[in-house]
Amino acid sequence: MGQLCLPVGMSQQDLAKMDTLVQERVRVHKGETLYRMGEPLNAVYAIRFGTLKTHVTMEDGRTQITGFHLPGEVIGLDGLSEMQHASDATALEDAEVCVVRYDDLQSLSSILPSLQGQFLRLMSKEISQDQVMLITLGSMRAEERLAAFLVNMSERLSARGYSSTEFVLRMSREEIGSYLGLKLETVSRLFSRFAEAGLIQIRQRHVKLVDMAGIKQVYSRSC
Amino acid sequence: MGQLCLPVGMSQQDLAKMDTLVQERVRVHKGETLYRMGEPLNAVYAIRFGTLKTHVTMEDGRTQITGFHLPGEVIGLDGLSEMQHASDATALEDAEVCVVRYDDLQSLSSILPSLQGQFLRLMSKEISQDQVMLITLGSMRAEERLAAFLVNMSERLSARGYSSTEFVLRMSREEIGSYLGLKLETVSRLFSRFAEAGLIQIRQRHVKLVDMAGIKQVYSRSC
DNA sequence: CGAGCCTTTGAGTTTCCTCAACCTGAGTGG
DNA sequence: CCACTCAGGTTGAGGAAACTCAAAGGCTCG
Repeated sequence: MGQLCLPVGMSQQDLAKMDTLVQERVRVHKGETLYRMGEPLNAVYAIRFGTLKTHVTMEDGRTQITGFHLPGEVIGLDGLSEMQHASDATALEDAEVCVVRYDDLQSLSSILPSLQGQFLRLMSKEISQDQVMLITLGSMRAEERLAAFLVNMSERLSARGYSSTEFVLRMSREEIGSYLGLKLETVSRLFSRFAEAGLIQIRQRHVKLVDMAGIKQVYSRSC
Repeated sequence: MGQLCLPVGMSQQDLAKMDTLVQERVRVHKGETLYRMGEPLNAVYAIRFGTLKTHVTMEDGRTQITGFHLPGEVIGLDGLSEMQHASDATALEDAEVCVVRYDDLQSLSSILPSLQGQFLRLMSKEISQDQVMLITLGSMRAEERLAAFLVNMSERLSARGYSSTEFVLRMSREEIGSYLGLKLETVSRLFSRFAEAGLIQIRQRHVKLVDMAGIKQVYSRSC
């Protein structure tokens, strides 16, 4: 379970101690929220199974999806600085998470130095990933963004033991669009165009990456 | 100096111990880089004075600025997960940074628990800020992005004791554009338009925010 | 089996980009 | 001291990319 709930790189004993951290689990049904922006942060969450999205809503109602999160990933870290959640987390399908209480985290990390390091690394990784998204949103064109998205999903899924070439998107076109800074129609059109070009096969949310090299070319070639 | 180099919230003794961390300082002249992407990470850096930019260059040569960094901010945190820098850091003007060696950080944080917390909070804050940029790039229009940028700069500068309404931009139009996902001409046009609308005065890189409420309206009104 | 949501596709519009010319100010050498 | 140079900035015209609006088709779930 340690494997599922926090990344590897810890000793067996450490893992045992870790398990005291994550006794509590919570199920989140599709469409339900795990936490909401502004709520006091009591814990962070490691996903056991299922897919979640994190998103922020602006005053005027526009919303932006800040991430899609797969099993093994930890969410809620963005709220640690203010001790309140900085985004909403909603399940895209039925999911289960391990609850890592902040108090336990505090007390345990003094007797378990590697834990703090683990968290530093986790957070640093999230910063890097966010910065990759900044590049994507800031300097890529629509088709490059979508290609990058597909490759990213592929890599993350394969790292978790799923097929890297064939998978089910758990999110709608609109959610993909929000994540990529595009409108849902644009996403739909691009999927169609990719399929027409023989790069992918797509039927509803089921995707098959046919020509991975071709997909990567979409965003690695300069214009 | 503790004030300048790491955020407050620590006891006097802690600050004293802290100072052992930051004995070393480095000057970076305008245009020079403090670190480059891919270099092994030996330290993170707290800015004492000057402005730096962090940026990433893609294989095809396109570059994206991921942040502008003012005195008091800590940079290099994005490299902690892989222990190598995830971006370049370049001085926009002559600057000086405190060097916080990773080894010292490790050894000191075991005897100084509040330090780890400090860093967790720093990193969490960076995640939140990156996510604000994701919203900006993903769901705002050009003029909204620029207005948000001006307000952000204003707030950060005033938090550091500078004027909130009148300041000098240390970066070029092109750099602002890269940061905001716009072309330099678009940035220039928008500055002109803002000035024409009486929201700001701008002369080269010297900006004066005349109608702060009006500027905020630019990005808070739904269309 | 029907309702509602998601998706696809088309047509027209808007926004921002590209290309190009010109301007400005700071630094340089005659 | 002044003309020159060059990087950075402004402004205009035209075009491309993505958005908006609209309509129709397909899934899913009760």
